[in-house]
Amino acid sequence: MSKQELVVLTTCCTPISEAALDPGQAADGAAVFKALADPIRLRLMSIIASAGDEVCVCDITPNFDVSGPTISHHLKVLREAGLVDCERRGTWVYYWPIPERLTWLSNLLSVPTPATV
Amino acid sequence: MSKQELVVLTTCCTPISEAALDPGQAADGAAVFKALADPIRLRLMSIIASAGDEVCVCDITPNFDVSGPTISHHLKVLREAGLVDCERRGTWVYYWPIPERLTWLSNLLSVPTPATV
DNA sequence: GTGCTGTCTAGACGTTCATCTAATCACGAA
DNA sequence: TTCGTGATTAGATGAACGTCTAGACAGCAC
Repeated sequence: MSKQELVVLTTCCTPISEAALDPGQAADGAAVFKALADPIRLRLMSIIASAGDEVCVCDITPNFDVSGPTISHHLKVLREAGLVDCERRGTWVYYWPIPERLTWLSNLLSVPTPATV
Repeated sequence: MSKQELVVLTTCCTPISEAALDPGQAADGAAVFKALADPIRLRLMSIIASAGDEVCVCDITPNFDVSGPTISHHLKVLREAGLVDCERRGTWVYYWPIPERLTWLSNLLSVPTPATV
């Protein structure tokens, strides 16, 4: 189950504020952003990422108003984007974040001059 | 033209690795990620963000294989997400990035422990 | 004024996506 | 083995999205 058909990230870590992306890089990056571009998926990601440990699907699902298969679908999208991974252990399936992926995105969006918000 | 119907960002800067988002925060964040979740838009954003200065639409369009109106549509999406702003100056329209927005996203995805990629 | 160029808006069309129900798979218990 | 529970997969449906063409608008030059 934990085999992932990862989006291949051919490059790494040059912020878009420093260099424009070529079409291939843009396609790779957009694919990962697309995985986070849904309110349910972004919240799923934040739940998994903010938990200090792995999280059981059975603990995730009750937090949402959509059906189980829908949650499962969204988790699959996050998995295929390389943002999380999972493992079945007995009856339950556990998910954990892949922090390198978040770091990669964070670097991609980082701005050299620390702008004031 | 530079009036923007911004996605309201009710909160700011708590990374998802530290705290789970509530549904409202997730909706706000997902809306901005959605703006970057298209290869053309991500590349547009990188072109505008990496240019040291504002960029003329006339210099942007030739880099893409889609029609002018399509580019215009994508720029509007970036504008409404608060990622860029623009101004007409004579015949031409110029775009520039809003770095605070990128910084906001970058912080949202940042991971406390610097993970090795 | 008229014409030309650059950009945006309007509307239509085909594709992709989020969601559901029903069915299937994986595992543990009796 | 059979049953029950947790999670995923399969297929269908309605909404949202990306793209196009045609038209409208803004500004410059003549």
